Amino acid sequence: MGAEGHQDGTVGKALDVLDMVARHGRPVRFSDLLAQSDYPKATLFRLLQTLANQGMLSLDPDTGTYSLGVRLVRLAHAAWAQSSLAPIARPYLDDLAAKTGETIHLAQMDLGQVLYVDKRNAAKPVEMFAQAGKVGPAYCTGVGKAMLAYLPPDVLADALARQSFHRHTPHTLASREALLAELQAIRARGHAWDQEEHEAGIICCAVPILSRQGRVMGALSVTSTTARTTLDALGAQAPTIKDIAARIAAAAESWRFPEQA
Amino acid sequence: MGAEGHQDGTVGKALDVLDMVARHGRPVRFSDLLAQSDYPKATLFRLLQTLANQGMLSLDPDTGTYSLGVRLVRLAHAAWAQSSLAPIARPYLDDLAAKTGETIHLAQMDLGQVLYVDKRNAAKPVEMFAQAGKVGPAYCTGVGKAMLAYLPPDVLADALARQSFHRHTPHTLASREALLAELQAIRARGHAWDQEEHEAGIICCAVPILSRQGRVMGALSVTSTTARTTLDALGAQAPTIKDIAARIAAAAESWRFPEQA
DNA sequence: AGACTAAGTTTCAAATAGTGAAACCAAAGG
DNA sequence: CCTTTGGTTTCACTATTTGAAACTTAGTCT
Repeated sequence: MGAEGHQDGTVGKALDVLDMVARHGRPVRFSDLLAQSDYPKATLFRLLQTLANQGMLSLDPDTGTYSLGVRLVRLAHAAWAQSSLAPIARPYLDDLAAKTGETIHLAQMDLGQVLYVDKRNAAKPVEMFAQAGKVGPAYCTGVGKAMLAYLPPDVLADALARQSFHRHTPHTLASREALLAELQAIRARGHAWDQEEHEAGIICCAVPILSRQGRVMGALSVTSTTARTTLDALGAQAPTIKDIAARIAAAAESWRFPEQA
Repeated sequence: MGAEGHQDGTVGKALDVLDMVARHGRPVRFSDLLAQSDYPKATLFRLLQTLANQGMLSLDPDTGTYSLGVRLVRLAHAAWAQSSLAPIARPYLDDLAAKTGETIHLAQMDLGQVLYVDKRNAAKPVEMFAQAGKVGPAYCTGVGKAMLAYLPPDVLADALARQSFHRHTPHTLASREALLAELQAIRARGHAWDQEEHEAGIICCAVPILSRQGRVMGALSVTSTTARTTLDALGAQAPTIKDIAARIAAAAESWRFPEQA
């Protein structure tokens, strides 16, 4: 099942193949990929060859398997440093982590899904690549809902169309309608909850990071467990979280116009 | 100056453009890119549009600037986790860092350049994305030379052709001949030195990570400063480093054949 | 051995997708 | 109001991509 929506030309196909390899999570054979895609043999072959030539994939000559190439890692370094809020937000996350003592997530929107770009773990030390870069669903996470709530109508529609609405827990908002109502509530309240909607026992309070023009840049959340705290206690932190989010937004915006000479 | 060697079709061009944006390190205008590339206006425009559609670039509607997209971060997460030695090597690096108390680098080869995929800093805590993903020259770094020394002839030739041989310090091996002689010595010795060849005051001892079949998988190094230690003292660590490198290789190989049922 | 089969690679005419000069549009600037 | 600069669209031309089918290996079975 190819399952891709938009598909502009050869480049789109090539990137689709890249994703396919990424999804596998381990070196894949040509035939495995062939079975999953509905590209004809020759086409897929050439696509893989091109990507390998370009260093986006690497072909292990011994086993004949493809894996993601190192060029991606190099690009990602740049991507993370420039496109994401992470490097700007870093000191603020440290600050928030210190203040709350809880797990902090910084996320951005990626094609209707939540992409975690940085994290502070209450217990463990920072594990960047291993943690950041992960994706999760939007409709049932605090950061996801916080961002959805402030998306412009057309983008929201696109994002909603991509949600699976799988019922992870009894509390999951598993329909478009329920979610829309909740988004309304979030806008009224100014922050989003995750009331064990994704994982049992996990709760969080999330706020969007908005540009001056109201564009959604990302979201910030403080996560904890029902064993350790309550929604109300988390809610008490909301003003602090909002404040940090505002500061991150401000820092990001001022950083965007560094030229004046 | 486009400066790209191989260029297979549209995909190659698109990736070239991606690199271009990455190289800039900050959001770029269409016209800036146009000035640097020798693609015609319309072509570049369509390329950018496609990449943006695909989420590989993001176009800030307010400022009209392109930056690397979040999809890259997602891909990179997978790339780092699957294609690089880093996740496998992690515990071994921790071990080596503890034993030596010095800075540790784990690197792989990327188109003739050294790509650092993980690092342990003597002083600071782990800063993954910020440090890993960086690239450096091969001909004047310990890890670079360690890998070059064990490359098969054809790959070596390609890699050598990509070296700039810029004289960073008085000790830099700034010619193909000098480097080839050194590679010979490295093979005889079993490990590579960096005798302040890249940066004054910085020395290191590096060993290659080789597969059972002798394929170069990466390199591992212990770095220090002339102020703190000497080459000889570092050399005393060589057996330890080699041992760790061997263990990483073994771990990587056993991981590659997880199927047996 | 010889005869199958599976996996990967190459060919080649047809068709599609990419190209880029030039025209166009919009917003600044004089 | 006219011009410039920066960005987007057109459209005839062409190069690139396409994919069915033929071809190679390298195993496997008898």
